Amino acid sequence: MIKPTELFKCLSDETRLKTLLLIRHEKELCVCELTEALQESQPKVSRHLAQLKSMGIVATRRQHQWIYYRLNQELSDWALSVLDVTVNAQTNMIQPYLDNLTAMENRPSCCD
Amino acid sequence: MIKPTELFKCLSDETRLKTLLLIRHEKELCVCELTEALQESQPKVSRHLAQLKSMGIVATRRQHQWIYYRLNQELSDWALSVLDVTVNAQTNMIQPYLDNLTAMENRPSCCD
DNA sequence: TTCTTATATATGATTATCCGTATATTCATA
DNA sequence: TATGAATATACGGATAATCATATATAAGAA
Repeated sequence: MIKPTELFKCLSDETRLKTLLLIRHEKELCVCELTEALQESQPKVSRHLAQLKSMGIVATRRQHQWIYYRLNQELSDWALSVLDVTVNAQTNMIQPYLDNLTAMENRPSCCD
Repeated sequence: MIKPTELFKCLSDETRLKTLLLIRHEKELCVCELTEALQESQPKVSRHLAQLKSMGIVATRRQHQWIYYRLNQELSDWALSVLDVTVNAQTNMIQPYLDNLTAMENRPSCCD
């Protein structure tokens, strides 16, 4: 089980926090969707995702050439609570990034 | 109001997290009590407390030669929720440090 | 004033974190 | 098998975090 300080370290970076809140909201997102939503470089997004995965916070599945990231099912309740409390207090924090997602052209469909 | 990533960075260090959980549990603690409870050097404890204070997470009052630290009254609800969720999930995490407090000799009384 | 105790801060060294850039890998398709 | 798109990783540099040690400050007691 992840240590509190390890989870908090993951949440202490803007890119990783936004990523997690977006994934929690959208259930599942691939790297190119996150890259577009956050308007960040692909290697930067990918590096942070790898870190979240290595900590057991997210899990992946491959669908064709896309890798979809979701919250790890085995994530402890208290870690989920921390995410929930945060997103509830900052409801409009991720809105601009959701807007970027909506406006994204050629967005891959998760059920291809 | 403190930004989520700023709060999480404060919580991502073992010394600061333990300090906050102890303060939340005991309402108020001075530096020498925390030094004894955590078994850490005085400058180390003091430095982390200064950081927590500069972020508006804790506040202080002087009582004779002791400086007592408590949670800042104006700390936002979501920040308190994060602390609560964490301490509830890790109930026995701070127990050894509370034991150190109980065993402390010449412990200052907060109402002198 | 001098001494002691509690606390804060400055300094320098070590380590960790984060990023941009370049490159590798993997899969699908022609 | 060659090409392109999506993703991952390696490398080097810049910045930030943390610590131990030494020293400064502030209050109370002698």
